[in-house]
Amino acid sequence: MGHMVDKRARPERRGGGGAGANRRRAAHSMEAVISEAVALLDEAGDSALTFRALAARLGGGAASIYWYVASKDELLDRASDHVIAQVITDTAGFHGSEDPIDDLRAIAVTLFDAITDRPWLGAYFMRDTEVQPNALALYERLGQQVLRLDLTPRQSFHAVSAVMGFVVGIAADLGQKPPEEVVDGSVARDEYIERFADQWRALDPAEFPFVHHIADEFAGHDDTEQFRAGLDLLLAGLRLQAGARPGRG
Amino acid sequence: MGHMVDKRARPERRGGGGAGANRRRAAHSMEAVISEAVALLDEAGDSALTFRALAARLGGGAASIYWYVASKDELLDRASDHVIAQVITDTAGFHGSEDPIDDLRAIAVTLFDAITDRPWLGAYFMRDTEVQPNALALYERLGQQVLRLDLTPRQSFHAVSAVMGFVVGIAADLGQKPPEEVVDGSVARDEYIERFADQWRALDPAEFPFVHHIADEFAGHDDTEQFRAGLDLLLAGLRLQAGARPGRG
DNA sequence: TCGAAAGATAGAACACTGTTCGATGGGTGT
DNA sequence: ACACCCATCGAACAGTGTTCTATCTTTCGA
Repeated sequence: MGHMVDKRARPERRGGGGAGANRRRAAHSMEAVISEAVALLDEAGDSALTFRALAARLGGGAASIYWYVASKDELLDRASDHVIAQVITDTAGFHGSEDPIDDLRAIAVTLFDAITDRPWLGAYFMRDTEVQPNALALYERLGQQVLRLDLTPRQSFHAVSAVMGFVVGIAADLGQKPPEEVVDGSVARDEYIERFADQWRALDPAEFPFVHHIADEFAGHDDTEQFRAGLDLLLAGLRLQAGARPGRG
Repeated sequence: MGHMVDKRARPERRGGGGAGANRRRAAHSMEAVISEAVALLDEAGDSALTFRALAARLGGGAASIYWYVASKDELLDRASDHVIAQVITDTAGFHGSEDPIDDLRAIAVTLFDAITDRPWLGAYFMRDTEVQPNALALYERLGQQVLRLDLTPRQSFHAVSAVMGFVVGIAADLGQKPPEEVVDGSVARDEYIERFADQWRALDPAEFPFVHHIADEFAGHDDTEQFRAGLDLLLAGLRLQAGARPGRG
């Protein structure tokens, strides 16, 4: 529970000069630990974040990190919340437009962009709302727009869950690592996708008519557009539900 | 790539019906390896599948598994495809009803049930369509129903991707491990959820009006119902799109 | 029937991981 | 000056995926 004050939350070294270069011992801070963890994840991906690598980046020993964080899961939870904080500030103005669904869409798109930039986010986002207060705040932010629609509590609960689930589902799907030839840069992403499409076109047209039907679309598809199209379907259904409000005129 | 024939793929005796030569094969086989891997995952969860544990179950050494599988990723891909095969047979009859969207929903629900039973599936489903032919077949199966709607190729591509993404997104979300008190059975799932809801109700109502608004719904929610509600929103949007076909008509 | 080639298994070791423990440094207050 | 507690570190532990090499076992042609 959150009622215990944890002094570890604020060991930030007071700012000034930082002139003391002769430190034999390294001095960390919660902010530094999480920031460097996120940086490591962003630069080298999911598997690059190890306690030893992070410690090397911080200039210290691996065991020291355990003073700030109880486990790697908590480290990732906090890293996740750290970038969601940015989403919170980026979506601060997304409310009060004429159509609540427009706000809903704008928030969802911002979250989507954040996750596609950081594929590792999908797996840890909103895993623990105690350690991830910003994730909860984002949930609330979506919910407040749904609140402007005329829905029952159950319907609004389902609506927000659906939007959240859709975003992380699609984003996680897209975040799947291209098998190292795209990472190396030796093969462009377009060519990689094209090769994939060719593979599909080589299938038996009688057995896979649909795959053939959409192979060209797949070859030239844009991830963000694909996401937006699906989100619009979901939101169209939601608007339909909001319009057909039952009872009491 | 797929042009190399791998004999490991078929150590199964291929004699059709009838007189089986009673040639006792070795203890291992591709079928046994994958089946036991799935069993291990089902019984003890994600972290229980290790090469050593699997080898012990098969009655052999850990290194032997590498003759059938090149890496743990491939093992999980094959395990994933193994259970999707069941989904394929379970959804074999889900076509040709009057409304294609009804078929679409039935297939999606079957897939959802399979993933909720096996949370590990979400992370590996459709990761590699070469090693997961059944996943591709399921994609095709959904697509063939969308094909009955009057949509452009791009629209149908987006529709199937949206349904797939939504299913795995929600299922993966639900598959998050309850923190060991539910697993131990010491705390019932209802009580765990209720405790969660209480936590939400303790938040500042002014700052979290939506969370308060749906706390009761969350407390008594049913996962499957939650999924179906979101899916219905998506499908309602899809039907709307299919009804408003543009041009030349 | 024999022997060689291919199929299949296993033990030991390697590099690496998250995590724990005890010891020790260093700043702060008195 | 002293003690005190926060913070850091080195070393070790148990466990992981993976590889290498040696060894069984089956197959099959000469």
